[in-house]
Amino acid sequence: MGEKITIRDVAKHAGVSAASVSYVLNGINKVSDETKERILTAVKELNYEPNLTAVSLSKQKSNMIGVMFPLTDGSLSTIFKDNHYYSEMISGIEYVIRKHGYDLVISGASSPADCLKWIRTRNIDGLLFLGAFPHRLYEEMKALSNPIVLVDTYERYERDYHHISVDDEQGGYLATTHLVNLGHKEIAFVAHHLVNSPVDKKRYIGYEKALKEAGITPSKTFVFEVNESSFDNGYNLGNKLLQDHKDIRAVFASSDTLALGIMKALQEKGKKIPQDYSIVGFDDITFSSYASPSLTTIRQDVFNKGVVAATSVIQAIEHRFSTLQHVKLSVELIIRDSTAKRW
Amino acid sequence: MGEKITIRDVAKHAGVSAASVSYVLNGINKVSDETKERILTAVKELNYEPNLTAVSLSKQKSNMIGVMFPLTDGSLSTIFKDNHYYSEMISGIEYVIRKHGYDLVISGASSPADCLKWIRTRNIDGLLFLGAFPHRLYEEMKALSNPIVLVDTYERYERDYHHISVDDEQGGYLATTHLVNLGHKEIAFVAHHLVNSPVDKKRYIGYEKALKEAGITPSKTFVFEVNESSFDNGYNLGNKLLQDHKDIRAVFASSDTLALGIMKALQEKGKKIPQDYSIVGFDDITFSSYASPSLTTIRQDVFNKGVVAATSVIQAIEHRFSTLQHVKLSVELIIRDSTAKRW
DNA sequence: AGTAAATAGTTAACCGTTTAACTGGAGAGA
DNA sequence: TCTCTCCAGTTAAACGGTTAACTATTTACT
Repeated sequence: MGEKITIRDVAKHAGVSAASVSYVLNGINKVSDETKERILTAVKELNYEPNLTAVSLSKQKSNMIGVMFPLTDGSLSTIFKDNHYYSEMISGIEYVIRKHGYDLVISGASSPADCLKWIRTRNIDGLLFLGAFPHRLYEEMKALSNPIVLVDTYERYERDYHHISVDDEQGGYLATTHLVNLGHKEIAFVAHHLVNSPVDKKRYIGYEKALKEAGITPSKTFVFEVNESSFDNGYNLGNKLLQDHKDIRAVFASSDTLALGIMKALQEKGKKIPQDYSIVGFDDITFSSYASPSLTTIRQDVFNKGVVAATSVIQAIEHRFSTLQHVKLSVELIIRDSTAKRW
Repeated sequence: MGEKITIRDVAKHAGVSAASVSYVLNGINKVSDETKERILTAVKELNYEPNLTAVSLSKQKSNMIGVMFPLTDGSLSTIFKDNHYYSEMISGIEYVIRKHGYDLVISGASSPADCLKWIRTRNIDGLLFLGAFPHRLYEEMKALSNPIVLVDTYERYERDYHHISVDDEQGGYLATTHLVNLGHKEIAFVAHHLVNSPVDKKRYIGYEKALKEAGITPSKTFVFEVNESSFDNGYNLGNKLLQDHKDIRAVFASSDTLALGIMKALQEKGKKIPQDYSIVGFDDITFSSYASPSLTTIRQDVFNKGVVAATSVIQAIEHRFSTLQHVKLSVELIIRDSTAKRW
């Protein structure tokens, strides 16, 4: 490799000034066609590649987009655990970002302060916040000038930022209505957290609405929270249902992961699904169609969610629009074998 | 927010030169205790944060570590699909990297040329290559001066680079021996690709070795390849086994995802597991313990794999050792309900 | 007392680009 | 002919840090 070659090497080789090289490379029309030709061949011959760090410093633009995850304990592991969700979203984000020549920097937010510091010092052009963060962070974020796109945030922040989500309320409504239509009345709702998880809250609202429409009074005794959306927690909750809530005959879980854990527990105790219990999940992870029985669920297109979010942030960076973007993607009820008419 | 404040603002405010501020902030002992005090309070008062882009340019070190994935089609989606594996590894990597003050930049390699260009222009300090890449890339990579750590690569490159893997051969051996000990003789091996996937090749060698040790002659008719490690491909292969290979009574699949897909297909056709078929997977993804029956598998600690890989690259960057690191982590046989004595 | 070495700081070049401001010459219009 | 504009470049100052080399004191040693 030898030494890194710089724009001045190219300039010398082409017999012009560094500025001219820069103009040509940035497509600024300030150089005659013949010198442009000379410069371009020099670039080729020397195999010149601009140093992006220097470009960042000079242009005050890093061409990097950051993705933040909320960290509860120290690592991303809890977030990714059992969860195709974030991986799929990152895939969508990365796809768009790379196509536009940006790089993707990912970081867990250990503390709001760290997070903001990171954004400032790295000169990150735009930000994607996936999920729900400490409230303090949102307030402090307002001081940032960089475009920020929130994915699945609290309702109260939706109007202050670009915001992408799916129609969680509609999802909750579809799932519950499906169960109601099958004749179920004792329908449990299982979620991560009704207050701290914005998506769960909206799904609950849809659940409640569907019940009311069917003339069923929602009861808090049918609502269950777990501290994290995982198989294990679903499994434990399934056992709890068997012990303490024998009246329940149907479950709408706020994630497929939870639903599958619940299903496992019920089956282990000899319950038949969908004969004894009907179960609906949310997300449509791949495994849901492979479980026994296959899981009825609300499908959301997470890859697309990532694509939309990334596109928004890039547009905001490049000022193609100045108004806030609020996108609510649709969801779809996928009926499989885990739900059936109440006996 | 107003204007970004620079090191010169701090210097002015503390009545010293920018150099002194820099020395203090970099822990270079060249400033008296009392001026150091003044400088530090100035930093506090002005809320100064060094611009990392400028630091990168000046120090010729970006404090960023890149993670590359092999892209087959245009997006990461195929890689992450059904696959807890990469997410978990990223979690481990991010955990270590953040602790050491580095940032994590992720990128799919669309082409070897793009990939190398990216590394050079971004001034990435160190690189993690996850999985198997086009051979050309490895050759060209040698021209890079940045430390590179390969995770799960082809055998032929192992000695030229830092390399982290698990003992895939031992895994294949343990899985197969387990089946042999249960009395099985007709044991299929199902993998992604024996040539293009280095891990599968090693797992196959372990499989072969176990058979030979048991006095069973390995037969190519018991070896099956699929073009991608997914539920769907496992499912399709399961059906194929039922049709064309009625002699087979046990399956060792090179990933849990494949194993679970195969299991689903067999069960759908009325086969009982483990009575009719014994099945062993590889990885121990969460779902494996929740499947019915729960899946016997070879566990590898992927988070730890990420931790070790990230630690290696950081050590290499910081020159704590100059010899190549070759780490082979151990695997463990987890016996569950998908395997039983041959009838 | 005289020299050497350590201390505490400053200056200015440098990292590799970008870009506003300048220059000198050619062509057009009055 | 004289100005005005346009063209095709160049120069040099940013961008925001780092750090080698220098200066001016003070301390230590012979």
